Amino acid sequence: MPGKNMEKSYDHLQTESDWYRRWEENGLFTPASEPTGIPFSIILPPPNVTGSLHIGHALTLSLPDIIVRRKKMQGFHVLWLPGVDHAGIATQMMVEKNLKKETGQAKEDLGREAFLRLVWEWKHSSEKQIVGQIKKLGLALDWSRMKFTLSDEMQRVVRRVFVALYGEGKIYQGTYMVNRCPSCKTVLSDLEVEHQEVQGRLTYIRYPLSRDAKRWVVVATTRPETMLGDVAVAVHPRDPRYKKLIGQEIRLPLAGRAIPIVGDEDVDREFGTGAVKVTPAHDPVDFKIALKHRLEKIVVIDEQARMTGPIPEKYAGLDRFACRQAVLDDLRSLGLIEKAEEYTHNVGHCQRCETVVEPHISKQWFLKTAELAPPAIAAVRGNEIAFIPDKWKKVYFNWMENIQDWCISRQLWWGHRIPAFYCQECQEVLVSEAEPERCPRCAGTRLVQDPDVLDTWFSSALWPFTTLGWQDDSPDFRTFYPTSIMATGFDIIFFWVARMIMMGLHFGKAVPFREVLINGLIRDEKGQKMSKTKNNAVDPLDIIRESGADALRFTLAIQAVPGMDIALSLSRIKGYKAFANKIWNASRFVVMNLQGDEPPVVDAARVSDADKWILHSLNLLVQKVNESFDGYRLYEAADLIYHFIWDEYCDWYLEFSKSDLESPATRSVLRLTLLRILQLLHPFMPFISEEIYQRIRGEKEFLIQTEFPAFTREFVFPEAHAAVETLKKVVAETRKTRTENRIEPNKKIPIFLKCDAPLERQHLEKHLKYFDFLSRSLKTEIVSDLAVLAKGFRGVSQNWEILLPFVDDQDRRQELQRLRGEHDKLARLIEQMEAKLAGGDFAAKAPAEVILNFKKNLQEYIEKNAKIGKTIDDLS
RNA sequence: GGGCGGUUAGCUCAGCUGGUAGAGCAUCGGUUUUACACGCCGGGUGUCAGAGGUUCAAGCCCUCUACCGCCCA
Repeated sequence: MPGKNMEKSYDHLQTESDWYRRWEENGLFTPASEPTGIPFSIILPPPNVTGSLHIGHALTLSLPDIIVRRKKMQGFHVLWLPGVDHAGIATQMMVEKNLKKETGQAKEDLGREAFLRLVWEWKHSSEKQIVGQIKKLGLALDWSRMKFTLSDEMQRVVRRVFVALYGEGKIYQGTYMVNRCPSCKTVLSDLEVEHQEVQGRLTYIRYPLSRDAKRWVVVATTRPETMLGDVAVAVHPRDPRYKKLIGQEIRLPLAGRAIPIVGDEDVDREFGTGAVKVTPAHDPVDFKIALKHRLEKIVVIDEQARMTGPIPEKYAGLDRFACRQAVLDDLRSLGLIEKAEEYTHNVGHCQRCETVVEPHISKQWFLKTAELAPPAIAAVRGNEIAFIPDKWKKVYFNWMENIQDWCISRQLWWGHRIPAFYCQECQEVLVSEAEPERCPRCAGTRLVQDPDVLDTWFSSALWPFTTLGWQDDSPDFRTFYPTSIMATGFDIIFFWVARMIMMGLHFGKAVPFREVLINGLIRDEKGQKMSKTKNNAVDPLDIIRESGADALRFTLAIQAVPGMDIALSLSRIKGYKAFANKIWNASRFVVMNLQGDEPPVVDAARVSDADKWILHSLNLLVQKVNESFDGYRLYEAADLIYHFIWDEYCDWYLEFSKSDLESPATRSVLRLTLLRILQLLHPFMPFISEEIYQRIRGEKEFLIQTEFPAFTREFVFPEAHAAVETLKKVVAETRKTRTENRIEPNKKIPIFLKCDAPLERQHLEKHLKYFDFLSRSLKTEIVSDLAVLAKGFRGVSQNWEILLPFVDDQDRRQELQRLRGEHDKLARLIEQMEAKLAGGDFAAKAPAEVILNFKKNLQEYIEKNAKIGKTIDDLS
C-alpha cells in the first residue's frame, strides 16, 4: 500500500520542494498550439525586472492560477503564459543608483552601450530571482512560451507597430508643454504625474504700470521664480476691476521688460486678485493663453530645473527653489510684495521619485487617441469585456471619455528605441523598421536615430497579442486570442488595461481579453499600506518558508473579495498552515486504515448512512464551489472547502467512520471523499494536495490531470443525510449538557433521551452506535417519559430532551438554578413574539409562508419552555 | 470641484436577489478520548457609524449627516 507511514505532522518545506520540477518536466503546463478542448488563456501581467516580487504580486499571480488550474481540470485547453517587463524608467533608475553607489559613476561616464550592458546584467539576475519566486508559489505557467517585453522579437514588433501607427497618422511629433521630472531627466505622461496636496504660500506681487510706477496691478502666485519668464498679465475681459487696464503695459520687476495686460476668458476671477501673471513656457494654462494672444514663450528654467535664459545674471544657474527665495527677497526689498498667505494646492510629483515635476515645452512623440478610444469604449459598453467587480467600468469610462493624447517618448536609455531617423543634411524625419541607408529626399547618408525610447507602457499595451505571436499569425495567436481573463490591480487600469484594449482592438482585431479581474491592495494587519519606509512590508518568500506557499495562496484566496483590499495578518496565515496540517492528519488517518481491498466505486447497497451523509454533503459542496468559482467568488469557494474539510469531514465523518472501519464500503467512501477533497483543494493548495493524492493513488497521474468534481445524481441521499443531521444535533446537545454541568469529558455515563418526533427518534435509534461513541455514553436509552427516571441534568433542543443522571443533591440544586434562568429568558422571548403576532400589521400583511414559519418557531419555543417548566417541577 | 469605496464581535473582515447576524485570530472554561495540542469539546462577546424614510419586516433599498480611505481634474 503506497503512502503508509505518513509523518505525524506536515512538513511543507519537504512537500513544496520538488513537485514543481516534476510538473514542469511532465509538460503539464505546456499546451499544444492546436486546441484539444475549448481554449482558455491568461497572459501573466509581467512583473518588472526591478528586483524581486512583493506580496502584492503573490495575490495578482495566485488568483488567476487558481482559476487556471480548475479550468485545466475541467478539460479546457489552457495556456497560462509568463513574461517579465523591462520597466524602463524604474529599472534604469535602479541600475543608475547602484552604479553611483558602487563606483561613484553616472551613466554618462559609461556611455549608452556600456550602461545598457549593465542593465541587461541586472535584468538577467532579477529575472532569475523572479522566476524562482514564481515557481515557489506553484504557478502553472508555461515556461516554454516565456516572453520579455524588450526581447529582440518584441523590439521588432514594437518597431512594426510604431511604423504602422505613424503611417496612419496616429503617431506624431510635436512641440507641446509636457511634464518633466528634473531628477529622472525625462518627460512623463500625465498618468505618471501624481498630484499631492502641498502647503505652499501664495505671494501677492505688485507689478508697476509702465506709465506710472506709482500704480500697479497685484498678481498672486505660488511660483514667484517663474515671474522672470512672464510675458503678460491676464485679466478677465469683463472684470470691472481691470477691464480698463487691458492694453496697457507693465514694467516687469527684476527683469525690467515691458509686458502687456491682456484680457482672456480663461482667467479665474476668483483666484488671488483676479489678475494673473502669464508664464507660457512654464505653466500649461499660461501656455494656452499665450497661444491665443500670440505671446512669446520665454524659457527661464532648464531641464535640470535651474534658472536660465534672458534673466538677470544673479539668478542664472540657480536651482528653481533657491531662485524662488532670491526673487522673494529682492521683491521684498523693493517693496513690491503686498502680502503672502498660506495656501494649500495640488502639485504634480513624479510617480517614480516624488520630485516636483516641471511643466516644460519640448518636442516629443505622441500617440493620438481620438480614433483608438471610441472602439475601446464601445467594447466595454457592449459587454465584450466585463470588469469584475463591475464598478470599475465607470472608472474606465470616465478616463477613456476624457482621454488625452499620450506622450510616448522618454529621455531614457533602457527601452524600445524610437525607430525615427533624422537626416543630418536636410533634417528629413524618417520612420522605418530598419535603419535607412540614405535619405530618400537628399540621398544624404548621415542619418542619426532618435535617442529617445518609448514609454514602457507602449510595449505593455501590445502584450496580449504579441506574446501569442500575432506578428507571425501563429497558431497560438489563432487558438488563444482573445485571451480569457486579465487579472490585475486597479492602479493600472489606465496605464495598462485601457491601452491594451485600444491596441488589441486595433491590431489584434478583437478585444484582448473577455474579463478583467480587478484585485485590491495588500495591506498589513492594521490595514495600513505596506511600504519599505514603514517597514511593514512582508516578503512572500519569508512567508513561504515559514508557512508554505499553499498556506499563503489559501490565505490570499479566502480573503480576496474582488476589488477589496486585503489586510494580511500573519496569524491568519498560521491558521491556514494549521489547516494544511489538519488535512495531512486526516489523510494520515485514512491512509493508515486503508487495506487495499476497498471497492473502487461506491456501492449504495453496502455503505452506511454516515457514508451516504458525507457523500451527499460533498455533492452539495461541489455544487456550491462550482457556483462560487463561476461567479469569480474564489474567497467563497475557499471558505466552503475549508469548512467542509474541517467541520464536516474531520469533525464528524472521520469520527463516524471509526465505528465502521471493518467495512470495506466505508473505507472506500473514506478514500473517495478524500480524493474529491484533494481535487477541490488542488487549485488553492497545489502542493499538499498533490503530495497526498500521489501517496494514495500511487503516482498514476497528476492531480491536475484529473477531472474537477462536478455535481452527480449518484450521491443524492436526502434521507440518510437528514438522519445523520439529527444524530449530530443530539450529540451536540448532549456534549453541551455535559460540559455545562462539568461532567468529565472522558467519563462514560448513562444517558437518557426523550423524543417527540417519531422520525427523528427512528433516526437516532438506527445510529445509537455512533451516538454512544461520540457522546461517551455508557448506555443510552430512549424513553417516553423522563420524569419517572432518576433525577438528572437536562438538556433541551428541538424535539429532544436529554437527561444525565445526578450523582448527588448538589447536582440537583445547580441544575434547578440553571433551568429557572433559561425558563425566564425563553418566556420573555415568547412574550415578544406573541406581541408581534397579535399587534401591528405583521399578521395581516406578511406572506403566509413567513407567518407560518414564525408561528412554527413560536410554537417550538412554547413547547420547549413547557418542558423546562415541567422539569423544574420534577426537580423541586 | 467631480467621482468611487468603507464604517458589522477585542482585531481583520464575510454576509449574493430585504425575513432579527457569521468566519479567522484573540479570549475564557474543560481536555492528552486509538489522525492531528498546528489538536479535541464547550462558552461569552455585537443599539450592524448616526438620523430620517420605504416596508408587515432593513446590516441589506432610498435620503441626509459624520468620520476614514482612494481616484480623477
